[in-house]
Amino acid sequence: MAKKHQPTGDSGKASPKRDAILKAATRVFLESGYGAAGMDAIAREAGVAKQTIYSHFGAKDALFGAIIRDKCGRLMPAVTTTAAADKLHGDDHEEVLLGIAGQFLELVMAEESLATFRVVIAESARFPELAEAFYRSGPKQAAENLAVYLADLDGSGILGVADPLGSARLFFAMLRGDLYLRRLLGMAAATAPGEMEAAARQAVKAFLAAHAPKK
Amino acid sequence: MAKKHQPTGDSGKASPKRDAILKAATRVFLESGYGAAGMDAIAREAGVAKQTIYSHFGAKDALFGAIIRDKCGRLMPAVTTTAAADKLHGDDHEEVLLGIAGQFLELVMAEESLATFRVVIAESARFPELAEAFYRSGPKQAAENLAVYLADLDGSGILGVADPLGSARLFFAMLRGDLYLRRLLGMAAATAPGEMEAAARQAVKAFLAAHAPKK
DNA sequence: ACTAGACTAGACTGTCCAGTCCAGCCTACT
DNA sequence: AGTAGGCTGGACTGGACAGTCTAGTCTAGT
Repeated sequence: MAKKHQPTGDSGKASPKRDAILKAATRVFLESGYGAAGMDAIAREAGVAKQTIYSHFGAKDALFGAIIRDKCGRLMPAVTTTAAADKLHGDDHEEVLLGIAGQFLELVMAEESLATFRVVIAESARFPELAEAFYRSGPKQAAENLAVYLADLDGSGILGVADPLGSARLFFAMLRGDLYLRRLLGMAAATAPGEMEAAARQAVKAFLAAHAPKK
Repeated sequence: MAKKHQPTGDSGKASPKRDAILKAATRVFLESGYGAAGMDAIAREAGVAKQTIYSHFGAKDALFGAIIRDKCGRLMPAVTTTAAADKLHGDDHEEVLLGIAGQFLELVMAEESLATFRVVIAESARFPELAEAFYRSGPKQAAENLAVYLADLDGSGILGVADPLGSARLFFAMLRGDLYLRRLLGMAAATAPGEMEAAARQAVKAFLAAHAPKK
């Protein structure tokens, strides 16, 4: 028997209802947190019967896991790929680093990313696998990618980077500064456009000064 | 009528029962988060009747607020004051900065601080005042204190610090690196003793290189 | 026409929990 | 001795919520 419909019961990928549920669940979970989110609210928001959710995902925690994993896979490549792209046409290393910094800040300062991070942190005790998945697909990936570029700069004598991975991590840490903290805490709801650029500039400048090529 | 007992109803400060409740509530709230924490569990843990909690604090959110405010006032001065103390006997600025970095990491890497930060972030939407109180008594205070010292170093030509507050924020951002992220996400439960020291050393080294006195 | 399966609307169960109430105890001040 | 008030312990209320169940609709393949 040919199956035109998705076999709803299994962990199939695409289906309009399934997508609507995922979208609604994302909204509700990220807005209210895991505990405070209600399955009825998600069903209502998705325009779907509650039973349909349970047919697709089985249980609340499974749905939550699906949401978070989805976000991890969808959000993080942004930095990764643009970093790679920048590297290719990278003539001026300062310009490239500024570009990476800008992309990174644009990403992590977005309300969606912040909300994801908040809920992953909040539920890291209940869902350690999700926290780890987040770390691997996000910060770890980004640092490893940048490390390759930094090693390259070190090799060509443009910068002095003894520990590329360590320096890559430091670079991103410098970007997660005071502004990021305030955003994470829900203060500074709207970030003034210049503020992010200034943060990027400060970090890149300091980073370059700290990694001048050895004489 | 002379009152020997605390007037339990009002927001009085000290009382053995009140302290037991605060201590128990801290444990439960930080361990489970606001939503998952139960008043019965707190009462049991404190060895106190539930009614007693309500006599002292009135409601769950008020108790939560008291807990968090208490933690803010109790935890953060650590960096602030030791920074000030270090400044006084500060002969070698690198040594002083290393000391501050060490104290800071010791503080923010402690499971207690991490748990507080997690729950404040998680509830920042529901309790914006608490998030703000946390920021003011924590990161803001620490940065402002360090800024004074940095301005001093700039004045005496030891370092070149054009924007003391900005550089102070950058300094702490550098310390909240990959290790901190992993701890915040509940990975790296036990931090290897050398790791923190290495993080401090890396950050201070980079910071100094980036703030060499202008020729 | 028949059927299988996705979907719906809503009722329903069981559980958990904030907050209240009450009846009584224990302590200290008068 | 009397009494006021902090405290206890446990019952109770009301509401929220995860997950189940039922009865029925709609769609598409045969």
